[in-house]
Amino acid sequence: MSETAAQRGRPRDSDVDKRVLDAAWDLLDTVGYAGLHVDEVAERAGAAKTTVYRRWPTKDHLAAALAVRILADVPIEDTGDVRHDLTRFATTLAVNLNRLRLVGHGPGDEASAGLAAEIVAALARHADLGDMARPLFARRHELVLARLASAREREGLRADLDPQILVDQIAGPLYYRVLITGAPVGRGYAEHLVSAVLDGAFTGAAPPGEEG
Amino acid sequence: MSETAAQRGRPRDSDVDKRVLDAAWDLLDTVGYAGLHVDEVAERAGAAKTTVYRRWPTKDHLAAALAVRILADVPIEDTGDVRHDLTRFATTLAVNLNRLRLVGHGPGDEASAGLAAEIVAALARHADLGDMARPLFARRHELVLARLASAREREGLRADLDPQILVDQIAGPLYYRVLITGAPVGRGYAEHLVSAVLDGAFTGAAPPGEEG
DNA sequence: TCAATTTCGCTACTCCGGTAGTGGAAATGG
DNA sequence: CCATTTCCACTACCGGAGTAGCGAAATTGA
Repeated sequence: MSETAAQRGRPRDSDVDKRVLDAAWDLLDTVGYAGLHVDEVAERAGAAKTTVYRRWPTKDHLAAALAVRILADVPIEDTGDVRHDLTRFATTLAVNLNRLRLVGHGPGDEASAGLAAEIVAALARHADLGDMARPLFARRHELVLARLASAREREGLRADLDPQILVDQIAGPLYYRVLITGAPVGRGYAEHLVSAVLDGAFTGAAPPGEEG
Repeated sequence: MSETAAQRGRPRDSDVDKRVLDAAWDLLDTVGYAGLHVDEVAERAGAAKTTVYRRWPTKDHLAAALAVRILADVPIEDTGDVRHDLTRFATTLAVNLNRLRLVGHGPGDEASAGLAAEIVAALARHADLGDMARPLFARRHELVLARLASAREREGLRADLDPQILVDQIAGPLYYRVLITGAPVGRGYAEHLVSAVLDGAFTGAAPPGEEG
C-alpha cells in the first residue's frame, strides 16, 4: 500500500534530518537535556525551528530519537549455558543504561539518572512515544523468554517458574539502580545479579557450576 | 544551635503553605502534572506566585512535596516468616507506586507511568531533590537488610547471599513495571515476585512452606 | 519609638517550548 | 505549461516557568 507511496509535494530533504540530529546530539552530549534548546539546534543545523518541529513534534521526541540512536541492541545468545547467556544479556543492558545515564555529564554528579530519567518521563508524557517504545521492550522480553524456554527443556530450569518474572528480576534491578538509587551498575553487579536470580531457578539445590 | 533560631524578620505564614499544597494537590490530581500551572496554584491558594516560589523553587520541588505527602511508609515487620514479611513489604511498595502512577489519571492510558515518571525525572534534574530522596530509599533498604540478617540466622536463608541484591530484586521489578513496561503491579504480582526471589534464597532444595 | 530584617503581594520582565501564517522552492499529475 | 501539494525559511506570536524589584506588613532587637 503506502510503502513508497509516490509523495505528491516537495520531498523532505533527508540531509536536514541528519544535520539536525547531529547538532542536537552535540548539544545534548555537551550541555545535557536541560541545555538542549531547539532554537539553538535549528541554528546549528542551518534549519528553521519550524522545520525541526515538523519532524519531531516536541523536544522530547527529538531526545528520544537521539536516545534510540545511541542504544545498541540487547540480544541474547544460546550457547547452551543459561547462566552465561543471561549474564551477557544483563551486562549489555547495563552498558546501554550507563551510556544513557552519562550523556551530557561532565565528571561528578554520578548518582543522577541523567538522560535516562528524562527519557522515561518523555515516554510517560507522550502516548505515541510510549507506544513506540513498548514493543521494543516486549521484543527484548520475548527473546529472553525464548531462551528461557529452551533452558527449561535442556538445562533443568524449574518447570513451575514464571519466566516473565525472571526477566523482570534481571532487567528491573538494573533500571532501579540507574533511575532510583543511583547505585553503580557495572559488570560485577550484572554477574552477581544473574547468579542471585538463577540460584533459585534451578530445580537442584546447590548453585551448579556445570548443570546436568 | 539553629533549632528555633529566633527568626529576625516577618515570620512565614504557615497557613500559606497549607493552602498552596492543597490547591496544588487539587490541580495535580485532576489535570495531572502537565496541567499543574504555578500561576493557577497561586491564584487558587490566594497567594502571590513569588510566594509559592519562595518555598518551592521549582514546579518539580512542589510536585515532589506533593508526592511525599501521598506516599505512605513502607515498613517491614518481623513475624518470623520472611516470605510473609517480604510479601507484605512488596505489596505495600506496589500500592505506593500505583498511587503515584494513577495521580491525575482519568480512566484510560493505564500503561503510563504518569506522575511516577515525572518524580523520577525531577529527582534526576535537581541535585537537592535527589539528595533529599536518596536517604529515604537507603533507610527503606536498611530496614529490609536488617530483616534479612535475622532471617539468615533464624530462617535458613543462604549465608552466601548478597542481601543488597535481594532488595533490588524485590523493589527493582516493581519500579521497572511501573516506569518502563507499564505492566500491572498488583497483589498477585508482588506475591509471585517474592516467591521467585526467595525460592533461590533458601539453602534447601524445594520451596519450603514451613522452614526448619 | 526606631532601625533592621524577612515575608507578602504585585507588576513587569526574561527565557524557551511550541504554534500560526506567509512567500517561495521543489516535486507530481494532467 | 499549469494546478496542486508539500517542504522550507522566516517572522511573529502565545503560554508557562522562573526572576527582579518595589512598597507594605510583620516581626526582633535596641
